[in-house]
Amino acid sequence: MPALWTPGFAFPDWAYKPESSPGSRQIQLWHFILELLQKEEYHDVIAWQGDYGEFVIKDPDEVARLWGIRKCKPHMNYDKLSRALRYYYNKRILHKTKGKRFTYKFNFSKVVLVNYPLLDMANSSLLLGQSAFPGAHSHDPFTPEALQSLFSQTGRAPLLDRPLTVPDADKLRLEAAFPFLNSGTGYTKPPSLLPPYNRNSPFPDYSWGFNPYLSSNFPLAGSKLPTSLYPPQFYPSSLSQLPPPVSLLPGDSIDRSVSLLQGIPQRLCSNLNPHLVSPRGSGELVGAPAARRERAEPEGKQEPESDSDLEITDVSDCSSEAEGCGYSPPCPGPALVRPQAEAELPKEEGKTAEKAATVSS
DNA sequence: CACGGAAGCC
DNA sequence: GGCTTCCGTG
Repeated sequence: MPALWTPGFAFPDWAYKPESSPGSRQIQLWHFILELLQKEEYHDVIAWQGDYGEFVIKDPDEVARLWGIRKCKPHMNYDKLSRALRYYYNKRILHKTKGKRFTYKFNFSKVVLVNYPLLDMANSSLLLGQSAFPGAHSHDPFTPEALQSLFSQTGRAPLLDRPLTVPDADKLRLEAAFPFLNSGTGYTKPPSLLPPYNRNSPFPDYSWGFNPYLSSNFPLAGSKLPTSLYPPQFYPSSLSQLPPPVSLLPGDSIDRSVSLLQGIPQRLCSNLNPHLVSPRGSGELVGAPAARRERAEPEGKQEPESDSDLEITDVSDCSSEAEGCGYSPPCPGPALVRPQAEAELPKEEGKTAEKAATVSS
């Protein structure tokens, strides 16, 4: 929903479910899946394939690894991840494509309605065009262009100034929405959002410092949030040039947006892309070198029998209340606010710091 | 591999 | 509530 009234977000933040679990800012698995699906960089790992809304996990171990990194769960594996996916069956967010290995299918109408009720309202102006999504039907109303206009930086949310009544048929058409934004033959992805992915650096550079993972809590231009919470690098550069957010919505919608703004997380561990975290005290928020470094193993610190999880081997404090999950760099917590994170590391973080030091030297 | 119960965590 | 962990079953 914020995407509709924050023109600064080129990246549609449909990986969020703003109105649910107000206290829980943790990214959910299906958000994450959707996110991977959106990135061409991960096409060898997970991709849309086959039927409408269907996707295949091409590399279950890798998906599990990425998920584990995101959740600071170093022992995540496909068995556990798939259990979580199975819980989505009853929630009707996902279902299994029987007979096809590692293949699941989104129930997009559920996903859309849960996340973007306003899309329902908006969609009446998006009734032309052809699907670019493989497997979609040709009468699908959502062109990549139309959808992009929904989330575009230049679009002035033209969709919201109209009265809103939504025929069910239109709602159903929304099922087409997400795939367009993700992939598909005709879709040209938004510029400069997603740098190349490689497995040695699972968290790509967000050159402008914007972390899409955080977008639901992303402060708006002109908002009254303390700037100390979000250093300038945190904002898309274009944002500063944009007009302040408009009050597009009547009544409760505004209330909702306000409440969203009040939900700025204190601990960002699970929400924050670790890549954004300053490599311990450097003061810079985003470090491409740090990211590259993450899996570039120096000498001697490799876990004896572990071949693939340098950064997630020694995370004894992963579940502790101390900020950080043991990754290198560790998850930030309050450290994000204060650049001198290194000085803030608790003693218990010794191991982590040690490792990080090793890795970074 | 896929499923789902059960318990536990946060 | 949303997983994570573990596990027995098919």
